[in-house]
Amino acid sequence: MARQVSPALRPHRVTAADVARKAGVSRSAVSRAFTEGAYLDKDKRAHILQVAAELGYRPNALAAGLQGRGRSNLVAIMTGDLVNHYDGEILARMIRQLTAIGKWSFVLSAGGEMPEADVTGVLGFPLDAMILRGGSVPDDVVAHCAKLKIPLIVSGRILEGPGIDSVCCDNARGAAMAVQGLIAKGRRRIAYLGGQADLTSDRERRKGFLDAVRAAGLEPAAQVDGDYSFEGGFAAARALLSSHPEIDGLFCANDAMALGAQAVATGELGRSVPENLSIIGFDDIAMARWPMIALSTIRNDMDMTVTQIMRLLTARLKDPEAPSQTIRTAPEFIARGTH
Amino acid sequence: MARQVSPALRPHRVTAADVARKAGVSRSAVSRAFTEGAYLDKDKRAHILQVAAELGYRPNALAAGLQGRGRSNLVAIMTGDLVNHYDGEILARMIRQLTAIGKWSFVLSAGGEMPEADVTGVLGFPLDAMILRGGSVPDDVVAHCAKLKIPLIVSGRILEGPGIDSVCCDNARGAAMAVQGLIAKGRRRIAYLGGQADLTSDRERRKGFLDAVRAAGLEPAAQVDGDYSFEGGFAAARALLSSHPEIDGLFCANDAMALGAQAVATGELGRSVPENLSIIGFDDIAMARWPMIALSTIRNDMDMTVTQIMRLLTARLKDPEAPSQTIRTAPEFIARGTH
DNA sequence: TTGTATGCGTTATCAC
DNA sequence: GTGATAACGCATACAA
Repeated sequence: MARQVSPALRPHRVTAADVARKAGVSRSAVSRAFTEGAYLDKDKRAHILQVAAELGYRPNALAAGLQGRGRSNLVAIMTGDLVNHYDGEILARMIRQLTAIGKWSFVLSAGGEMPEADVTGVLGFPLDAMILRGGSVPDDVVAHCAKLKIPLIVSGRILEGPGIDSVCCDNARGAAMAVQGLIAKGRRRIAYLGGQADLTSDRERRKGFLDAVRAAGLEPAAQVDGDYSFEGGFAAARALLSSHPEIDGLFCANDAMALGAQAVATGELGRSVPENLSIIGFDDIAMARWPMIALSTIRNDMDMTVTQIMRLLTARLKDPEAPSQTIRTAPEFIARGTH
Repeated sequence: MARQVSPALRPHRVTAADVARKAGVSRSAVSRAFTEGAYLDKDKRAHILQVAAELGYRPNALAAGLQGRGRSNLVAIMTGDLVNHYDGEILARMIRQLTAIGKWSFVLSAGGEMPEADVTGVLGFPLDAMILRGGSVPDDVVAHCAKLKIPLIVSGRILEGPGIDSVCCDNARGAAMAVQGLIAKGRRRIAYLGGQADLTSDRERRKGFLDAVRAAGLEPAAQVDGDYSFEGGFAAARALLSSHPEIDGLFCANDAMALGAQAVATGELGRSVPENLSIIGFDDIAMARWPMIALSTIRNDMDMTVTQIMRLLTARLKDPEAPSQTIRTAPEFIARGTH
């Protein structure tokens, strides 16, 4: 009577032992064959690699990573929902850079707040580092990482703490540039269309805006919150421009909202941009360059950001005890057709 | 004389043994405390979890995954460079769905062709499955996965082979819809602005276009290749409309190119859309809905695609030997303002 | 209910 | 150069 065998949940994976058996060598030899610069007869190595290829063997990264020494080469990236171009493009670049230095990227994405369970779950892996990209993340992340001594690289906001490095655009300066751009065009009734008020990026851009407006001897015409989305910018701008038709200059906390504002202003509200309303965004997403859009904006340079993230990461891995670093990347005013 | 200790590359991570020692229990008890439904005294478990929390312990996922039974819960996603909205949004949704069913996503991204080394590298992990999203991927991937018995879910193209499931929009039908939409508006000199000619999606859309045009008793006015990017569509449309000014209808293989075409047509070339030139895209990216864009397009439904990917994935995990499935998702004509 | 012993697949150390 | 052997950290079958 045949015994009922429970189905193999995970199909058997060829192991070093299998290769060793078939190649007539020891397991260690197989291991060495895959280790750069290990002592092993040249022909023997060739033979082993040959057999391994036939069998479709490759070292199990899980088992290799379990080894005490060395690093796991695992990095977790927590990012938003990628509805805006900026996050998506920057994510792809980061992943490519990480891959280039031999790191594997676990990516977590959340619409709103990142679920705590996901965070603690991925921390089950012995990560080399964790990267936080914008958005809102539970505060516990910091505590968790600190306890596990997992380096934290934050981008899009500044976080304080041992083992935490940040890279963030100089938001206040960028906002000031936008205000100056508007004023240079003769705008005097200038409003701020913000993102979620609880995000650092919004707070800094708002403050930069207010300071610059007042430094110019003006008062802000209005301030309103959005959510960094096109739709949010659309709705917020409709409300804002309807109740304050005198506004002639609008600084938006990111490009997506600026486009939403432009859409509702030139469409429904019958304003013309830039003739009687100037709009300036923030980020300089790819779309902002498109001729039919031609959005004047503050560039939050992606390449620079990713470069700095990688620099901080490698430095931190080299010396886990080094003091925290905070990098402010320089914003740049990009004058196009909407101001 | 103090012996020079080499710096711990990876900081010591708290293990189950550490917790057991401090809690005064056995290692197995600790393990059980973290295993749902394992026999363990309620108070004892509480105590262990308490101590674990103090120490910041959590089971090492690497070691847990090494366990023979069960699955690794690791999934690799290979995707493009995320310069177009569509890939980014779909990626984020996939990741969230995967996280929801307890899978971790390794994400690989490539500008052009995915480097072979990256593919083989990530296959070092005992993946539950691998997901291919559009773009071009070395043929070896299929062979590698087959050899390792790693299920392959392909989206955006159809791939044949045991253990490979595909979900792809019915591109030909979508293209036909676009052609019919153009003809319904009285367009007769209709051209095709394609993507990379070596991609399945382009081939199918092109064929659907040609068949539909001829079925209507017409001949295609022209065909040209782009690269699925805004800039590519811009350049290709400029060449196309300059050499064939008689064209009055343009079907573009994706939305990004359609927007590029629209930009150059209404800008540089002085055409007006849709008055004397109709443009229809493919995908229905978020931007297509924006009032100032209002792109007529063929919806390649993202939610449906992700849903089907997840369905195929779970089915394949349940029965690795099941016959391959190919799902064709239904395209939908979205009439807006450019045709 | 609990502790002991074993195996997961690898790399590194150690003798030979 | 090469093969045995000990970790790595965990889950679990088995014995108590």
